[in-house]
Amino acid sequence: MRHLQTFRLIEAVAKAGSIRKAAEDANITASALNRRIQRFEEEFGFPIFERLSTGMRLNPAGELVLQHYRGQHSDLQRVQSQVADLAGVRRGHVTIACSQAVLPYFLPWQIAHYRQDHPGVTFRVHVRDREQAETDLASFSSDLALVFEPVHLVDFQIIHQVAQPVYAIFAQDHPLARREQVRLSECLAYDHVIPTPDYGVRNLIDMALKQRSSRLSPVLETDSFELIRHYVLNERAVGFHIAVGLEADPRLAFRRISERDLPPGNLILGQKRGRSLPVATARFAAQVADALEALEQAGGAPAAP
Amino acid sequence: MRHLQTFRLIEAVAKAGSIRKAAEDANITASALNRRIQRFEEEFGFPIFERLSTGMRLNPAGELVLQHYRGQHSDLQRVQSQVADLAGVRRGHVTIACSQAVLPYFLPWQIAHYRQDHPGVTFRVHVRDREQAETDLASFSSDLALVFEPVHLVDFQIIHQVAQPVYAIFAQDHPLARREQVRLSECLAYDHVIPTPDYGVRNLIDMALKQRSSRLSPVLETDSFELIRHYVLNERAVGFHIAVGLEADPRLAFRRISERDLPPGNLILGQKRGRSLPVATARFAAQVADALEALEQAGGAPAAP
DNA sequence: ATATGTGCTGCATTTTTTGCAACACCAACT
DNA sequence: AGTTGGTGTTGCAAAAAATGCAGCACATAT
Repeated sequence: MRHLQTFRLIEAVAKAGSIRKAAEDANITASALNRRIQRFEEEFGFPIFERLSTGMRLNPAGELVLQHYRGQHSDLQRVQSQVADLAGVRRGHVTIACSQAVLPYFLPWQIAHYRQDHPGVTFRVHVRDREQAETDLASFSSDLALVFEPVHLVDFQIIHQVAQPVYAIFAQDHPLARREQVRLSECLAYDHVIPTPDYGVRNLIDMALKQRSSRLSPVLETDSFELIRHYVLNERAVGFHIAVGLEADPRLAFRRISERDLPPGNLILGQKRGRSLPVATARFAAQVADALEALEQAGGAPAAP
Repeated sequence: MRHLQTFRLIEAVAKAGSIRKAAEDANITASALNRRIQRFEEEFGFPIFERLSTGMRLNPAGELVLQHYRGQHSDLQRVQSQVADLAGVRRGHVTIACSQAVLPYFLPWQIAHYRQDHPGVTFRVHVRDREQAETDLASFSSDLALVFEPVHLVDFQIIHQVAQPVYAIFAQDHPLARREQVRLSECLAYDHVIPTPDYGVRNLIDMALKQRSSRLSPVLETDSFELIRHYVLNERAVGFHIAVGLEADPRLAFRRISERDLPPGNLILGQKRGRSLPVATARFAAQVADALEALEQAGGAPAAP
């Protein structure tokens, strides 16, 4: 859509920090870009950049302008997809920011399933921690977020949420594997592997331990749940994971941690507050919400779909 | 803002019904306008007009596009006013769709009072019945609506509402003027003057009479409350009016109609749902809301501000 | 049939945008 | 102090885009 070109360029300048760099990226000359910005500022009535000797930086007015542009851009795409929909074309593009936990089984299955009915719809998935996911929504970088225990919740509108108990995971031959449910303190008595503090699971553990005597003494602290899952197969250690990312595996065992010790966290599907999503995105969100609902009915137990 | 020019032209064509007429209004040639539309449709990916042999008409896609444009336009103005605000300029423009009832005293006083503090802010007032007011909001023709008993309320977000009892009005020497409160049936026993069915007051009366034996037999039915107010001074007749538009007048008397007969209606200040208003508009709305609040405290009695 | 309206298009013209080169300025090195 | 490499900005000519004019093809109304 060409009438938003100027905004795109403004955004490029803001990101590049200088007209010349942005001009190079955009394959135009600095002078042309310069004049576009000047003309815009004149029309708009206020300067939107601070001129520093080292380059350009957006001033508060510019931030507002850019935010406006992002909203309009996304709204136009929504309109376009809506029109495509009523023209019977049924195409679109869905962008999701999500936690690692849903990567192995849940999300790929959801996407594949959706694409069975709507092969014209394409996807992009960004792995983000819960805080980044929210900024992604706010800046229109992602349309949907699927995260465990998000933080701020301003500008974050919950579409659906489901309680997710935390599981202890270990190799099948681990002593704890003979039990049906385990206590948190029992887990910590063994060598344990935990996520870094950015993550919801870790957060729940930290909260729980505040009122207890046990202390964390992890042998491994990581921001990769994949690493955690694989690590416990290699050493007699205990890891922590939420239900949704777990699946029957002959080598891996997982047991629910007693709710007395660790309350379930929430896996939340959300969008930017007040935004009306493109058709394809909204439908996909509805499907995921249904799937989460079904997960809840199943008692939050890990299972293949 | 020049990058919306094409949308403005599209809107003009939609309204005029033909390219040539719209072109004339816009002071360009039909060919230029024609090509702009073709180019837009190509970029957008779908035609937005139906070509009839008698001219052009928007198709559903076009309706969506136009609605997008209106939102975009108003949002840009909001941004502009917001920037002006943080630049300390404090200017803006407020558009209101309102019932006739608030025209004589309430609204002019509110506007004047607001402009005392913010002389840079200008206003436009559209007199609309309650249904038109809502379409005005939906099409961004008005920022605020101040109406008695609105109808649909979808896409209409209530900012503030206040109960408004209905009053019977007549000349000071009318027999009913000796009473403190009057019954609806008593009023109808005299010659009476009523608003047309589009209006909330009439609606309330109709509802009330559904379960009663009395019937309406108006000597005058009109869509002008001003006419009603003046008519009862000329003939011994009874009119109906809500509190907010009444003020002490040596010739005019008004008495509250018993609540048993006629429940109070609501005078509602509202905006388009989900829209974030420009600064000036939001502040003015807040002031009006306060005034309505004060009105409510005063017991809904008619009074000068 | 005629007359009048419609949208559309080829071509010349005008307007707008762009690229190039040079300038003025600033900060950090040499 | 001089040099170097970075910035934004501007005059002028070239390129690109939008516009106006005149005419076409078609449908409706008279």
